[in-house]
Amino acid sequence: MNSVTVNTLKQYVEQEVELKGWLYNRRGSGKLLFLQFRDGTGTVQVVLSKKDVPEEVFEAAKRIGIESSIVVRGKVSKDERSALGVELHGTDLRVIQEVHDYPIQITEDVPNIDKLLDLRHLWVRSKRPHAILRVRSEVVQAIRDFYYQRGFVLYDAPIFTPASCEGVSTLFELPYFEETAYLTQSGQLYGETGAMAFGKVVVFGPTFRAEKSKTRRHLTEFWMVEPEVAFLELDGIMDLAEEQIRYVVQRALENCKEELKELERDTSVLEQISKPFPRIHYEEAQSVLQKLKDDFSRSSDPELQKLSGDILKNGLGDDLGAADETAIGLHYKQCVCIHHYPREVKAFYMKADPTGKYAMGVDVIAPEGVGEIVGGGQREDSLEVLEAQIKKHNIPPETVSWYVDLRKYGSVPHGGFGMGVERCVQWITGCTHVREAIPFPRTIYRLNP
RNA sequence: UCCUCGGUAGCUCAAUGGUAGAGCAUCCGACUGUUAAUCGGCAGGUUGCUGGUUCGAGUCCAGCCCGAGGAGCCA
Repeated sequence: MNSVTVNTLKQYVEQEVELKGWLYNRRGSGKLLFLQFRDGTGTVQVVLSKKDVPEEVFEAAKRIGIESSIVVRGKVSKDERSALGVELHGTDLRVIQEVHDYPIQITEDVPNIDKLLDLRHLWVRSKRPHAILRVRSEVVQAIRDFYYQRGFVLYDAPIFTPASCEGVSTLFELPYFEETAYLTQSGQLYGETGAMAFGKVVVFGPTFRAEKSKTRRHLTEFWMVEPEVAFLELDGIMDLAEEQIRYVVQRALENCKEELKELERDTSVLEQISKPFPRIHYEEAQSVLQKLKDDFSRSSDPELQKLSGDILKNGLGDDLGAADETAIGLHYKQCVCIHHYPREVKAFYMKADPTGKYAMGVDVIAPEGVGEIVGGGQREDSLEVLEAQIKKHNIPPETVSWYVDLRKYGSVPHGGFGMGVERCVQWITGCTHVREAIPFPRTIYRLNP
């Protein structure tokens, strides 16, 4: 008897097989039972006829509740009525554990996300989280393949870090023997050391932000991929980000068809990814946004009118707001690179453009309300300018002396970016909450399970 | 930190200031082709907490607790 998995069942038509897994749902009648069986690789319908199995097996199958663990045997047969194309005509069923009070209903879904997140350790068995987390797995593998194929060296940055470079307010602090440590909020500065050592490196790991954000787009713990490359300037950084996003989305479209179908994801926007990303200078973005603000204010759609009111709220010389990103996404229906943000609003390590007014940074805005999925740019490579910036941002010089060393010993133009894995998965799957894009989300009010 | 909304059965939600109710799930039963099966039945409640107004509060008022969405900040 072959012990097989649901995803390979089609290879065993007309053969006797054994499946090990759990009861997902059951419909039935007095003499015929339809068991929806899942084993992690998929679900299949097991048809159990009273005349084909011993009396006690049929009675057990009638009695057991959702998520009872079972081993079933039977003959695989083609059936057009099944979504899988095959079903199993059961000849035997063995109950490993009988369950009667599984706390999640098959009909339960996203509206009561807080309840379901309390049960996340069980909810991951359900179809929707299952599909989203499989897409995440594919996205992560695609990211690793992309950089490996291009000769990047995987370069892990530490999670415990000493005093912050970008202000302590958004860092998690913890005792570290006789001193204080912080959980990393970016591996970038360490990535730069790797770029000078290996040329092309990629940092990939969890990052932590103690921001008190309560939105669909924020987690306190999330995974970030951060490539960093020596001799790469702003245009090249945008090329890299664009290629990487395109590769990841195409891998998901190719290898996660079933999952995206299960999620009822309209993939038409994702398919636009093959076109070049518009690249817009901050000043141009301002005029585009002004035009969108005017257009939306004349719209008959109340949503757009409301959005119009929030566009360009921050004013010239300031960062773009959430409404601005939403409007850009609506307008282009594609990922958009916005570069040359005002230097004042960006971090100390960003390289200034020749005017001194703008930073040679770039954000990639994903459409459909997900917002910024990538932030990065060219780093300041001049020792004098960097030291001036450190002073200007009131950063204690001793905390960044190792970083400044990189500008003393063979400084070159270089740069990179960071992409949030969960936001990328959120966009690809179309899930409303970024919390659904990671097995166990951490937010300001959630540490369990 | 600020703004808005919410908290009633396991879940989703009703209930002019006047006997707390329905659907789904659980449990019991019927059904030989069901696709979130269907049908019948039983059971299920400290209405988030504390206080107040009232003959009477799930409902009105005050404070608190918890949650959601958003702003800011960010990926």
